[in-house]
Amino acid sequence: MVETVSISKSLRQWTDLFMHQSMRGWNRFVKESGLTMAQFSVLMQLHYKKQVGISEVGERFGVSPAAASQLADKLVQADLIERAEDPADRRVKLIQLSQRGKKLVETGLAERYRWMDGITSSLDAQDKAKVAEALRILTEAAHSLIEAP
Amino acid sequence: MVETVSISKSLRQWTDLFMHQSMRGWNRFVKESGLTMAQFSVLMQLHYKKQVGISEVGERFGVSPAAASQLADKLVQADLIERAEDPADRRVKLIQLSQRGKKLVETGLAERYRWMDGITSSLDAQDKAKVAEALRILTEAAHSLIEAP
DNA sequence: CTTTTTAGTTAAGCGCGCTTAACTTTATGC
DNA sequence: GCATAAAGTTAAGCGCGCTTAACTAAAAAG
Repeated sequence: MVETVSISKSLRQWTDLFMHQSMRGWNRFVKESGLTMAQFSVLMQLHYKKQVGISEVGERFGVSPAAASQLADKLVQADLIERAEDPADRRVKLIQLSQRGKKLVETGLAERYRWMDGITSSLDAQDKAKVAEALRILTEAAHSLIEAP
Repeated sequence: MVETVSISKSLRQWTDLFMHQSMRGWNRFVKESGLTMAQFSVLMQLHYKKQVGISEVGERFGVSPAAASQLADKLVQADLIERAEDPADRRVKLIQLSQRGKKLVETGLAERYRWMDGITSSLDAQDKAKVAEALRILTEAAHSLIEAP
């Protein structure tokens, strides 16, 4: 055993620290936006999936379709999302981020990124290369695991 | 420029993927426990800080002392935390995790760790070493940044 | 020693999100 | 085509967490 610190332990330490720090900023940002966690989570879901139906939202958060519809209402009133009919099935109302919604999500992500950039920019070139490769390895491994459970 | 993928980008990709996956499991676990996010967050705060006063809880979540007190009540009734007088200042009621509280937090963390271990265990020895060192570098850099803003 | 400040609790009231139930509209089964 | 199912909306009602206000107990200030 050459490794003085096991990979499991180092990943846990990094994760604990990162989550602790990152969630603090995240909660603050969501609160400032005046939205509920659930509401903001819908915006994040739309950031990744572009368009989702109301039922999908409900299932994801374990609430009734009625609640999901009301949740969407709030976001439409705040001009953060838009409703659109699914041309393939006119019962389905697809929701998607509006311009304001996109901007809000990007601002939130930018805050998280700023903190991370502060860390990486404090490293020297050699460490940067090491870290970049290691993260690429981790990301790839995670992807394989998600796609082939 | 040797790096095909910049460190900023690789850190963002890993973080996006990790947060997406990890928060899904976390929300599920908190919901199953029957607790609010705020309530569970207090347990996490106690996991890291051992003992905190009621006012500290309120400040952290941006709620009134009254709300913090009521929040603590719920957790005491659920036998997840215990109240204790601060011997140095008897006005202060310190709260700390009970046995059940500790167990619940550890179970929650264990779920997150299990997913992470799944990733790391899929790597070969060489990649494990690379990743472990990179995460050590990152954690250290983050610590320096937090301690000396 | 008295006054003021601080930590926390309790009670009343309110806002808000979730649920159930009834309803509309569109799609599917036979 | 007609009946049934599915997606979403609307309304009424309820539970729950937060706030303000009044209060107790202990420490600090003077």
